[in-house]
Amino acid sequence: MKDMIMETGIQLFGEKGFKETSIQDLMDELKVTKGTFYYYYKSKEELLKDIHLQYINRLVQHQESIINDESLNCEQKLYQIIYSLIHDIKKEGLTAKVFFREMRHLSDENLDVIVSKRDKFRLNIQSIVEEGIVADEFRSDLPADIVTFGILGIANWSYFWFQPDGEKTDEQVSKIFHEILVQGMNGPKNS
Amino acid sequence: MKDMIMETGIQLFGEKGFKETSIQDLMDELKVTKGTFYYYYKSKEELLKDIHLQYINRLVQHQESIINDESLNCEQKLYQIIYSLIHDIKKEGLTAKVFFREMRHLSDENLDVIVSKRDKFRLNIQSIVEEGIVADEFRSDLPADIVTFGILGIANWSYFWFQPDGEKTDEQVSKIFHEILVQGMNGPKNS
Amino acid sequence: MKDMIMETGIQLFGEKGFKETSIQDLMDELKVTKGTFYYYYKSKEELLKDIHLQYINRLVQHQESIINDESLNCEQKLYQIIYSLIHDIKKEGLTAKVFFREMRHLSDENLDVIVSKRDKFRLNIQSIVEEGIVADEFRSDLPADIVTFGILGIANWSYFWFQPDGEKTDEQVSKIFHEILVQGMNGPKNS
Amino acid sequence: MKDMIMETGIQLFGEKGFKETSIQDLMDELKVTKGTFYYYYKSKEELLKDIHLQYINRLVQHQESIINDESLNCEQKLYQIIYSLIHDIKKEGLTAKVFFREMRHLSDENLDVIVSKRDKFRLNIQSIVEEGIVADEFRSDLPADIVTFGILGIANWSYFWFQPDGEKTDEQVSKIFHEILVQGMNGPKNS
DNA sequence: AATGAATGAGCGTTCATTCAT
DNA sequence: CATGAATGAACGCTCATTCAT
Repeated sequence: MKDMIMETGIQLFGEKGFKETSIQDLMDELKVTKGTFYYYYKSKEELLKDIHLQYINRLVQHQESIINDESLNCEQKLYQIIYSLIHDIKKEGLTAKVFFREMRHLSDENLDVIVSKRDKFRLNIQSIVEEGIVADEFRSDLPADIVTFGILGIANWSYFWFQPDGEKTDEQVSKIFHEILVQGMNGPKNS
Repeated sequence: MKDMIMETGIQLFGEKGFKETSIQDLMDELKVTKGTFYYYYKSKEELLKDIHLQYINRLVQHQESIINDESLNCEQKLYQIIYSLIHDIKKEGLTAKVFFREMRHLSDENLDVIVSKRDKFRLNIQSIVEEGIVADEFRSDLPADIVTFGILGIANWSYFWFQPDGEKTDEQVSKIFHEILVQGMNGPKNS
Repeated sequence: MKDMIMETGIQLFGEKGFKETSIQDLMDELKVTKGTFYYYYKSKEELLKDIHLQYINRLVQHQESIINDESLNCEQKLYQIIYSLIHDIKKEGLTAKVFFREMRHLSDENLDVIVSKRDKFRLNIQSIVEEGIVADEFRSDLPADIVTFGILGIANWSYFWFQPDGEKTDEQVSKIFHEILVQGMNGPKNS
Repeated sequence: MKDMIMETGIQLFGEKGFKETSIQDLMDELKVTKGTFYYYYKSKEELLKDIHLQYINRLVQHQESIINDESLNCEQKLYQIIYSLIHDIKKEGLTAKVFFREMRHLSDENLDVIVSKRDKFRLNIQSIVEEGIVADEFRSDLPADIVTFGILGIANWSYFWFQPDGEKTDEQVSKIFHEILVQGMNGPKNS
């Protein structure tokens, strides 16, 4: 039941927003009464926190499995990360929407935890960029931090437009973005 | 007074969110009473609509002045558009936040108007990309629509992290993104 | 309206208790809707605080007018104070009930103010007792603080049993208690 | 277990109040689950009733052992009763708090039983006063019923201020009150 | 043009109680 | 004996909106 509440929470928070979804809405969906919610969660915010945590944890975990794969060079790691982000939209699109949009409803205490994990995710990408520069895979005149924000922008923005059932597949889109980015960053040191 | 309400609306909706800001909050800021609001606006949503309209109108208008500037080639137009988006954060950052985040609180009727203008803005960029391909400035193997989403992603995502008072200026950031994108898209037809 | 809410609050809090009275109960009595309450008070506790403050302020004020009356000796002042407490039951009985019983629902902040005024009221009586001892009106072997608690006990307890419409009048009861106390405390120094 | 629930009930009802204490609070204290409560008590009110009954029964029982002690005269009996009330605060203070404060949460049915025992306790004191008048120990111009309320007021009020660990012992306080009362009521018939 | 009073619907949360296991 | 799950009614409070003045 706790899992079902969370699933429904992702669904409704994703579709309508956190504030716009009442506990009643949630429990109507599950055909149980409002009181039941409070048997499993001590507040609405706690549910939101759990959704955030589950999402970012899975994301970072998958990311680190990519980073630690020594058979991949930087450029390939970048592709894997972009692909994983866009691929997830199919089954995690709503969670991501909640993640990007509803973060402000977390209390400072909960926010700290989430933000530090989100930062970690970003800095992991930045590390790949930096390694790529050192390895002469990427141009060295581009600041790794700004570039990383660009990569995240391209990938994350997909959540606002990418249709898993649309004309292009997740693989195709990832490949296009990856190509632009890699070709855009390609080049010798001090070029 | 109507303008002051709108200004305050942008401020508070941007900082705290649409749902999280009450009419009372708005009018407290202006030191008048709640009733006054309804003299100028027929509902809270109308204020939100006006904020959206003002923002997207100014954006499209500026964009078209760039597009119609015949002294610029496609690549240069792209730079101008990216720069204008990032530059705006300084004085329009909150409006943009409202624009991206609070769209869902508009009724279908109002939403249609906004969405169609937002689409126009995107299609204008897409046209530049297509022109660039025809003019051999950009590779022709990249689908213009997806590329455009990438460009928008890179630029719009700045609203979530760019600090106007930070280490890098808007010009520097725009240039970095522009360079990546242009070099990434560079190349002959049928490459 | 604010006054009417307070009156009703005293009535219902006195009859049923603070926790047992809902805002709805209050407003049903006044034939207006619940929202109205929050136009005048920012919380249920604020109403309780106002009731407490009004009561203790009036009490202390009246007490001081008795204390400052130089035509009375200590014993007479004591009578006046006992009489004023018991006499008030007629029109202030419910407020007193609220005062004695519902204090614990005040937040620490509000409680501090009330408690310090309540203490002042008690210490004022204690001063009268002490003056009486110095003036040889009362025995000096009785500790003034404990005696004062006894006086307060006798008088305040009336709120739990005294019926203004009963067999004995407020004057008669006050006189009985006064006689017992004065005769009980009478005597020379070091007796 | 039933006894432990009652003990905890006295503790928490006394500290926080009946309404303010949830069954959950109670059972948390005992490290068992909420359902257990309903195995031993049929409702929250039943627990309250049991607390009341136990208290008043013990009180009356002790009182009658004092009354039936033929070695004591009226004045001495009065002392014993006052002392027993104040002495009890040490180990029964919380129960007394519950008794005086939470009576209103009993249903009429339960209330009747309690009230009639409480009245019996009071009338027993009144009988002592009356006997004392007949025996010329006390003045006959004072109405026994009102005097009794005064005695109860002095003694019961202690529950609001007396600190068992404070400056004065229960014996000292009882003696002071007893002295005042006895000297206050002393005197020949028709005085 | 602005105020002040009132409305009414909804929300997050609490909690005594029930009951199958 | 005890648990865990669920219920349902109530409560304090918020807030967009209306409207007479």
